[in-house]
Amino acid sequence: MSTIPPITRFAPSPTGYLHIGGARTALFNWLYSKRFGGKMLLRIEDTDLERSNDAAVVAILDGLTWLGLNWDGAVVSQFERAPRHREIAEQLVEAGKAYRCYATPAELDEMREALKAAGKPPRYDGRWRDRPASDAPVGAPYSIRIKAPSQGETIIDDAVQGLVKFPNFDLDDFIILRSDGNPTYMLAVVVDDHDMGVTQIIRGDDHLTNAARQQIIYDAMGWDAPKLAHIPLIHGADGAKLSKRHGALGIDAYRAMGYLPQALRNYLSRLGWSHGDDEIMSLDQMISWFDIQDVNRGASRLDFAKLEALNGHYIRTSDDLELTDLLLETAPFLPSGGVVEAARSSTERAMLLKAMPGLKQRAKTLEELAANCAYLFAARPLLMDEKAKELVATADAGVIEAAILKLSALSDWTLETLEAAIREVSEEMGLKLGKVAQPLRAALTGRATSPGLFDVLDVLGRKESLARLQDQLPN
RNA sequence: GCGCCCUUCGUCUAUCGGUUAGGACGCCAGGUUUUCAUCCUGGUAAGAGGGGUUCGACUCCCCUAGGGCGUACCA
Repeated sequence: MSTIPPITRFAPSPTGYLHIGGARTALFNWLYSKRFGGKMLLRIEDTDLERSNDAAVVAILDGLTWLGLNWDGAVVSQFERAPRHREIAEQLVEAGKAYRCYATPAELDEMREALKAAGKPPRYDGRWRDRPASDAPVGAPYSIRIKAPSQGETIIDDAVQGLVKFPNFDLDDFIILRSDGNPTYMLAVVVDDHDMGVTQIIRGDDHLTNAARQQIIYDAMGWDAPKLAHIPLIHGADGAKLSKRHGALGIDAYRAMGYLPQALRNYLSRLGWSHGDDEIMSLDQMISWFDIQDVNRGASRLDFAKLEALNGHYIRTSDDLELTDLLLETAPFLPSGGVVEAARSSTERAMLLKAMPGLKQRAKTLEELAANCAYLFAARPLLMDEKAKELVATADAGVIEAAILKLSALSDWTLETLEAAIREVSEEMGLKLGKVAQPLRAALTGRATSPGLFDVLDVLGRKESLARLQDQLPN
């Protein structure tokens, strides 16, 4: 373990939104940098202008911020560093480590087809590798290719995957500078990581084979390569590659489903990494426990049930005031948010806060929490669902009337007096508490399930409670 | 096709040659309870297959099968 603080980086390409896999990669980089007192840099890999867009960059930044994964220093745009990349490419040509290739796209296609037809790997055949400069067609466009070794093997020492050997025979002279003068990803990554002083690369497993190609560039430049860690990918619930259908959604979508950032963080941290049997972890614990040695090699599957379980835990253990504020703040993004969003007056907010202890242990997501708030702000007469109607219709005769009578007589409207009053009703009528409570719950909330009855009465208040009960009286 | 990687309960994982293979989620059963939920208790369920190495393999090696990644003038 090095004693110098590590520099990690998260380097997404802005071709889509920050997806779940990218979020975890960022999380691991972030945890690692925090663990060892280093830094996590952020670089946007936008060398492919065709596929990059600004909205995606904003989404990535927002996603990271929401997850609480801050980066150090300014965001680096890879595209803006193109001149530097060109400089290195030319430098490699000067040094005889790279060369200009004048093969046309059509020519390359043809070459690949021919090799494929012959049952051989479709690799560049090195046709311009050793040709004298005098052969170059004047003024014709060219790309720059690295001179990859054709003998021996390139060895990658990966912190997660171990020692991985690639036969050089299989690595061809890949392009580092396109004919339009722009660098390819392979060159840009190496130059940027080097220039940015990155000491530890943590990225998806899908880059493992690229690591060998990048090593060739490091070797050609005589640079030391950063340490590597290729973390396993995340698959959908069916084990197949993550697609839209699975949840390869932007992080913003998880927010809109009502997940808490700390829940997502905790869940993501346990995908491919573990610290013994620990499941619920605070950020500080994660930081102090995280290490690359403990990262697994196999891909893992996304499991929404577990994510929900964690989310429910974090909702239940949230501070009532903070949760109320969060709910109000998140409401605009939630499908059921309208219920809460419409209730912004201070009295309504106070009601929400008062009801929160009962509400929060019944919700696995903020969306569910918002939906469960409906009874608080419902207009009279309440819209009753089927079960609620049934409960009121089949209630023992006189239960609601008796409750109204007893409740009206209360001088104090508190949890204690309310409970005592309802218990008296049940005793006086010779009914089990449930027989009294259920119809009342239905009348008060329009549903068969809700927070505790006394809570509901307390939060709704005397006037509203009695009015809702009156509404259900046959007349 | 070629190269590389991966493979423990349904899922996430623990185990770093010797365990009744542990935990969590889910599911099932029971308890608490005015409903639901929470909470508590218990249960269900795993080393892909085949060869080795070893006194002893989930653990080390090989093969097979399955899955994944890469093989672009994408990143």
